[in-house]
Amino acid sequence: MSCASLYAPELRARGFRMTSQRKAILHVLHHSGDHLSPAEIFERARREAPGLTYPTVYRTLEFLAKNGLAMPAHIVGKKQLAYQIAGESHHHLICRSCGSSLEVGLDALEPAIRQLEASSGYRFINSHVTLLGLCPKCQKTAG
Amino acid sequence: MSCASLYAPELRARGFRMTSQRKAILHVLHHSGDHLSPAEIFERARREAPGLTYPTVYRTLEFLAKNGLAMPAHIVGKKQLAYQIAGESHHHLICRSCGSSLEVGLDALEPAIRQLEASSGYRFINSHVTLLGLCPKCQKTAG
DNA sequence: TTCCTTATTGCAAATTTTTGCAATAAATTA
DNA sequence: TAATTTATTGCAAAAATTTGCAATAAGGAA
Ligand SMILES: [Mn+2]
Ligand SMILES: [Mn+2]
Ligand SMILES: [Zn+2]
Ligand SMILES: [Zn+2]
Repeated sequence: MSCASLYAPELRARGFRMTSQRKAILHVLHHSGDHLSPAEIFERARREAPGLTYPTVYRTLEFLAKNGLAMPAHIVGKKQLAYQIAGESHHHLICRSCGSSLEVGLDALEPAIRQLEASSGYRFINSHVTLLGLCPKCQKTAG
Repeated sequence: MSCASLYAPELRARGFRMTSQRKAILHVLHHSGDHLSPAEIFERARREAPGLTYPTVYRTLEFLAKNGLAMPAHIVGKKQLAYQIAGESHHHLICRSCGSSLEVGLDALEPAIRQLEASSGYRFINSHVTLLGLCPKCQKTAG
């Protein structure tokens, strides 16, 4: 619950408001740390924010992503777009054949991303890249 | 139309079938080259495959992605997941604030990706990375 | 060509996600 | 604290996406 006060100043500084619904959702994301689907987030967050509705969950997640507080990710296997609290950034390797996935640290892509920042002018903080490929097993099985 | 015969052997070799629906959808993706939404693909492909339905479009796009013939991508602004024919691979830079986007060549991330292949055992062909960040304009406006 | 096998499709219904708009409540000001 | 502004929410309905299952048709065998 108090973890929401961590994010409130940042939101207010940008002219946004810290509502009970946003507190609840941030609380869920913050303490889970994992990737959660909108449905999972709805179920957990409604405990703290009883009147919570689905439209609010979807709008809030999009809002948090747009403001860099949450990261959207496609997790193969789960059909739904999942969200995760921003913070310890990392990337995902997913096998497009069997769905097996691997999480890798920033280091792997960091140098290339820094270089992209320099050449493009864009800045990527907390980037959350998903690479689709073939795992070792599936490389042998087929192609 | 004849472009589908380009993909047929690959599918048959894996035990799949080349249907009129798949031909039509591959045709659309192949000749557009651009990212298309399921709705756009449905509208265009139904011209060649009259009885085409939405469930088939969705299932086919997922099928093509899984088999490396099409690449899914989240295009900011458009809410829907878009698909593009596999081939000339590239990456996307998207501003999470204003939605402006930039397409960059493989070179940018290529070295890092090759290194990831070596360390993880995964192989990434036709990778299609979307980096979410802040464009130069939006960096000044806020943060 | 005709006959099989079964991968793939269409249909109908369920589920998920988005949208418009009036009601609500967070933050600022007096 | 009370009043004011407007960002945000809930509700109801629309739109997009997924699913189960029986009917269809692609590809191989005879
Ligand atoms: Mn992640
Ligand atoms: Mn692309
Ligand atoms: Zn695999
Ligand atoms: Zn921007």
